[in-house]
Amino acid sequence: MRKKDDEKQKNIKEAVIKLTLKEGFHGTSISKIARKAGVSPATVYVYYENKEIMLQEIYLEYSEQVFNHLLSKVRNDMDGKELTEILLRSYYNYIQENEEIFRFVDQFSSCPALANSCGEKKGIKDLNRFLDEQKKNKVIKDVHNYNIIAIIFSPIKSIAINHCIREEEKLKLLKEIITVIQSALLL
Amino acid sequence: MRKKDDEKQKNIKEAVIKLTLKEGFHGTSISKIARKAGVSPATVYVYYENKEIMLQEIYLEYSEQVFNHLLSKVRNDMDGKELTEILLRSYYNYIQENEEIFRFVDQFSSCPALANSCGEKKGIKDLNRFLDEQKKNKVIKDVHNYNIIAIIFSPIKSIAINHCIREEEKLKLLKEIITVIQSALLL
Amino acid sequence: MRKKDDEKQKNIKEAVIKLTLKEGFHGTSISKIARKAGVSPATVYVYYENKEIMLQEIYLEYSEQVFNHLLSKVRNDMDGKELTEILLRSYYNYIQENEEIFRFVDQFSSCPALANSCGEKKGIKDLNRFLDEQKKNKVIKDVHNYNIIAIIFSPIKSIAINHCIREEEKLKLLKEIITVIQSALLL
Amino acid sequence: MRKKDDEKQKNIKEAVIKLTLKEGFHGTSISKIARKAGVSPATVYVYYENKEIMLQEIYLEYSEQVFNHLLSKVRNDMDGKELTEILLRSYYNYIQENEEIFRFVDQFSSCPALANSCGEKKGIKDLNRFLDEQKKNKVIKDVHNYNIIAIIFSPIKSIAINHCIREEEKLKLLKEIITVIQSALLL
DNA sequence: TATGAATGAGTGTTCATTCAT
DNA sequence: GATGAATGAACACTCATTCAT
Repeated sequence: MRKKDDEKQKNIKEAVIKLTLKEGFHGTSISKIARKAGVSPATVYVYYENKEIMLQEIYLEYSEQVFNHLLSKVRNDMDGKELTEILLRSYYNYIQENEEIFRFVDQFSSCPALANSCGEKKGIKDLNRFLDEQKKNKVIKDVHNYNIIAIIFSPIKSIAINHCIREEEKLKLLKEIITVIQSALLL
Repeated sequence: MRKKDDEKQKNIKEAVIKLTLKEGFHGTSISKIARKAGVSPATVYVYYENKEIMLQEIYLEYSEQVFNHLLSKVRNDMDGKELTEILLRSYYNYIQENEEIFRFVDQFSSCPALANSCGEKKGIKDLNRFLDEQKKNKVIKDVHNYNIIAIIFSPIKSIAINHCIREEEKLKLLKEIITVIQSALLL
Repeated sequence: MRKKDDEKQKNIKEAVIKLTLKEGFHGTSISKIARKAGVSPATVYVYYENKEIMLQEIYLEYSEQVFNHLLSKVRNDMDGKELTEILLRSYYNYIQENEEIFRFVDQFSSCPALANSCGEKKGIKDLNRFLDEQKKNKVIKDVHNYNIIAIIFSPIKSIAINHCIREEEKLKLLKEIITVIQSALLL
Repeated sequence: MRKKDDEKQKNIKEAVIKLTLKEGFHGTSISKIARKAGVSPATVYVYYENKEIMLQEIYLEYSEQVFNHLLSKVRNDMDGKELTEILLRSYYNYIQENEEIFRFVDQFSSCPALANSCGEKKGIKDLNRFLDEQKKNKVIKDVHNYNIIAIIFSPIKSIAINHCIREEEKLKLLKEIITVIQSALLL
């Protein structure tokens, strides 16, 4: 693939995410995407077999991203307190800094008609491996990974994506919830 | 003059929820709804001004329901342990028993194009009042309500709606997460 | 028929005329008419068999009106100059004072799909009789009535219904065209 | 990339005009137009942004035509009598030979909901220029152009479009009205 | 008489996709 | 590879009209 093409595909991806946020999957049509991306509707089909596959591919690509981001921030030699703090704050920051992508992925996940596979993704596998090691090292309580992930990420997400709370209020909530979660997970 | 037929409206609501789950908001068209509800497409417009208002109204009606359910299960004389256990298990059970409605509401909430109001709903107001009282009585830690709700409900939800875990496994996770959450919230 | 009913029918007629002007026959639906008239759509069918008949009846009623107006203004003992002046000015004034009705009738007449009958109306019969008498009395030239009517009314109409000319300019045009028409028709 | 097919657009235009005459703007739907033009309803939207713009564009195109026709028939060296005769007969013939287009334009003009602009068209500008010159050369009376046009064209039109008069009778009326109009306009 | 509920048939328009270039 | 033309199928919605009260 030439450079030119990559540019086009990037534009398409960005158009999909922006439009999905503004108008929902409902209002995101191929021709609108094409218009926003500056290409012809037919060109979209050069890069993706059809609309559903396009959405799935874009979703998969971006849904991995957050895990890589998180894993890049932690190290094995951190103690439990530092580890959870870093993990939680990194997750919060990721959402803030990648709001459009995050909301796209989130919206996609909540739609049973789109995201119904049980296939475990690569990113989460790495995270699980990391958590297992931490439990072995007695850094965090011996709780099922699924529960650790649930208790770590869901509350942060609900703070981060709320549009009705001001930034500074959010940071206070974040600080508080970190303490609460630490008291839940640390030995 | 004929009277409005409650049966018809009920059928429409059920059709909306079932179709939204199967096909997303995307694939839920007025004519499909009408067909499933056994009425003419035009009849839908006797009960709802347009599609968007229809979805909003159905969403609002059902999004309140869970709070009423939870509040009906708890009493002021419960101690912290009992209280959290009841709250968490009731929430889990509500999701299991009202899966379709819950997923509809959840999907709706995750769609920025649909649910973008900040207006606090009546149900959550009652819950906030209840939590304030519990904190005053030293039953639970003095943590901001927003965080309490986040840490209580989000993890339970992520267990309950997961379609890839078997029922018995879910119950084990539930039992475990209850202990974890209790250690986070109780004094 | 009771008084109440006449009121309703009057409201319907007025709604038809106002809506037709604003939105064309195209945008004038029974339910819009009913809403504007303050009755139920079904009530319209109490007074008119169906939409087409309703339009025809209203058209017929109002299309007669102008002739009665004109004939009420002229007398047999007028000389040619006075007669034409009165006729032309009365026509102009009628259009100005009954703009909505006039435009409704005009729009209806121009639509081959609606007004395609050749049946001579009563009003025009009276006018023809009057013109015949004037010709016999050598008040106006011996020209076919159809042409007299055409040359008298069409130019006036085109001045009167023009929305782009100011009132005072219209009156100047009217004064001038009266002289021109007089030089065409008077002996 | 396929090229736009002029044949298709021509078929659409013809379908619009024929249907509008038969059924009024009221009954002229995109799907009927498409069926008559032998294309898909969606194809209409390749050529026109929406229905209203489509009608406006077709109207504008054809409403100019008559002026060009008239101006092509007259020359500056004609005397007043010849000039008016040519003008009036050409107008009459144009209507007879382009009945569908003429009635379409006429119907459109009479509908306030559609034709409500005051913008002077190019065709009428040329005609005005021509009339000014004739007045300067003392060929016709010094009467406001608006009145000249009104008195020349409206009566002819009312003869030409009448469906209840036979052809030969029309020609007699035409001959007569020409004399009448000449006596009105010539010095 | 009067009405709101109900509807099959239609509206204008957009859709995802394919075709021809 | 890239594209605008083209389309059958679907969309949300409104229509004129009838029905039950």
